[in-house]
Amino acid sequence: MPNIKGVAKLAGCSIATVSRCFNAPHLVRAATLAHVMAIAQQQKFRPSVFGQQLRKNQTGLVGVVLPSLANPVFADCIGGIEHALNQHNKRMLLTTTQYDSTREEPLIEILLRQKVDGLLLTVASAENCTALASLSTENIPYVLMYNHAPGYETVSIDDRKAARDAVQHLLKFGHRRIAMLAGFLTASDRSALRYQGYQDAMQEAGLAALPLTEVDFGARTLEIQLQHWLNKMSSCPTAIFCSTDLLALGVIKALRERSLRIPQDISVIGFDGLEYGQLIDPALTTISQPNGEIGRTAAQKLLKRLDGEKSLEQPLFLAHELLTGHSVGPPKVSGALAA
Amino acid sequence: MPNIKGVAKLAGCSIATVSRCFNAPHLVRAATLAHVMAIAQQQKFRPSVFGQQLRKNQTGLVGVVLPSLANPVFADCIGGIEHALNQHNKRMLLTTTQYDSTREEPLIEILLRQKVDGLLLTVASAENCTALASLSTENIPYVLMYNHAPGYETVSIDDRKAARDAVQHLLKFGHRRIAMLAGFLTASDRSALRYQGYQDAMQEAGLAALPLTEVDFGARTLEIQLQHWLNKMSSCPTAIFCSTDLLALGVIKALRERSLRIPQDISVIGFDGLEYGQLIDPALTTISQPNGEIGRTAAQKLLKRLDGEKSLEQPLFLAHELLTGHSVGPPKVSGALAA
DNA sequence: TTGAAAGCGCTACCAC
DNA sequence: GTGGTAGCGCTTTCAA
Repeated sequence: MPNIKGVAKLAGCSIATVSRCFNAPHLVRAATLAHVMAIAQQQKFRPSVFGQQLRKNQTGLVGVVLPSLANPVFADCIGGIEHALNQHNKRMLLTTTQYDSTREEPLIEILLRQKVDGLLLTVASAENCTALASLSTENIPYVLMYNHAPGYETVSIDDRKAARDAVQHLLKFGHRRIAMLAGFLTASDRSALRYQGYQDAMQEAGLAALPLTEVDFGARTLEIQLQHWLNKMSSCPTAIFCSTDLLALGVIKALRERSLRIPQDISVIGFDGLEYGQLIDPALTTISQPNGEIGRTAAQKLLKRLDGEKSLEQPLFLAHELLTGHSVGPPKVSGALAA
Repeated sequence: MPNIKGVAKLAGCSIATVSRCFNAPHLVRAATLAHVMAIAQQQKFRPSVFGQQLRKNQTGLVGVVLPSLANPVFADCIGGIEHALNQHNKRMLLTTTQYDSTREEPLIEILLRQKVDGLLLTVASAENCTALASLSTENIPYVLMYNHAPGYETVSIDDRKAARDAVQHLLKFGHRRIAMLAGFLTASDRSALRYQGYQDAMQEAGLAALPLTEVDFGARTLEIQLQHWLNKMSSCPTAIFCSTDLLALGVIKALRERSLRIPQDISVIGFDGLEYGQLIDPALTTISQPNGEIGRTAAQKLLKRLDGEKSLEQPLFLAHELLTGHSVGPPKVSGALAA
């Protein structure tokens, strides 16, 4: 790849003129412009980003830190991010923590080293993320996605309210013994909020919230917990609220393996709105979040700040929606009586 | 962020020494090193990539071009890529074409402008991708994933053979009227190979291959085709081979909506091995591809070339596997007789 | 409208 | 062991 010097020499002009042809063509005489561009084309010359970045002190790169791509929630989110970034000619440097919060800080460090212009993040817990503080110190703009944290710029749904909606949906069907299942709360501040929403709904209904069951997706804790519940039918929950669709799908599969019918024997409600939940039978009832829009909106907010707009540092909540499938029904009579 | 000059001044040494402290600490007297590093730390100085990239003429960035992230196949693949890149301290610049092959060339161009050190790509059709030619011209290393193209460096499974395996599995159950459903072949050279594999298996069994049915995921073509088949039960396929699991899942849902039982009324086999296929009931029988490994291996090959190793420009085929679910069974008797 | 030249931050070569 | 300095490719100011 030839450099600006070579083109200038061939075109018989200065490198300044070549530069202007690319960056401010209106300042160049039409004939000169055409001539230079012809040479540039023929030499396959494009201004190198190295010089540009060095001069402008920015890369046009946005760093993205997400827990994982295995969850379609984040895959969809990335779609939204990419869309927004494309429109502003920015690129995405993608990294994932694999739900290991100790990797957040080093990843952010790496991205800063790469001189990303800004960051889009989903961390385990915004309020306990020391790395975020260093971002403010370095004065590098960032927007959080899915996380909740007053005083930070965040884009998410109102997880607490959404969880409450989900549980109220179960209550409407007459459920009383409603359990909640989640991944480890330490890995997700939104899950903690969802548990609060669960507690809200239970309390409003005058019911005792059950302690949260945290399951490890890798290990067999889900199986063990289910078995534990099913062993004592009299106290077995008639409905299970899962903090994610992935978990709900796993629960449904496990229940089916035990020949339990959904929702006749037990109701299951999820959280996320994955399209895969709609492919199973019965279709999963769940809370749907606008993942693409979360990503897109967060990216747009970041882009505005990169354009010099002052940040509001206010959480932005997008609308969620109850997606009514067929995995929730009235509780089994024996369960209803026992309640 | 302070620069190397500031640190040098504060440390009372030259910028060369500061640079050495970071890049070749063994060449610096221990005391000097400690002193400089202390100042650097206190000033929060880190060598900027701008200067480094400019000098070394490389960015440590690898460009990734994929059709879409909505398909977990590619999400898993990215996981593998990220893993391999991390180990070599490289980062991923991620872009997607949204299955629009006309976006391949501009995206590659953008990534080249960003001075990525190399590229990892899945294009619609490797043999018809003019952009690849320009890569060779520019002498920038790249590895194709999922694509097939003799003479190129590719990592994939043997799609043709895998499809043949899938269809043979159906044949073993006694199916004779086996149809194949795929997305548009123009969007995926591997789908074309899968159709060849289908033809291979049919021919070996002495059966006539049916013409391929290409469906548009967005439109209702899938619904229409199914209705078309079902209207003439005597010629309705007893088994459907879908070129992707996403398609198979859609087919199963559509069949279920028509109250058809799987596999009693009709068998369905997919291709990809998505975990979501195992969450439905009956679990999807399918061909499983090692997506993470495809990504990881492709990245490793690329990294080797970046390290100066000569490329073999040979396709690498990883092993696929038949994942036996419960979506395939013997054909319905009426169907069997009619065959 | 164009050119000359400074300088962005760094690395690496050569001298000492 | 350390310092001086050229130069990577470009943008941009100033002058012509």
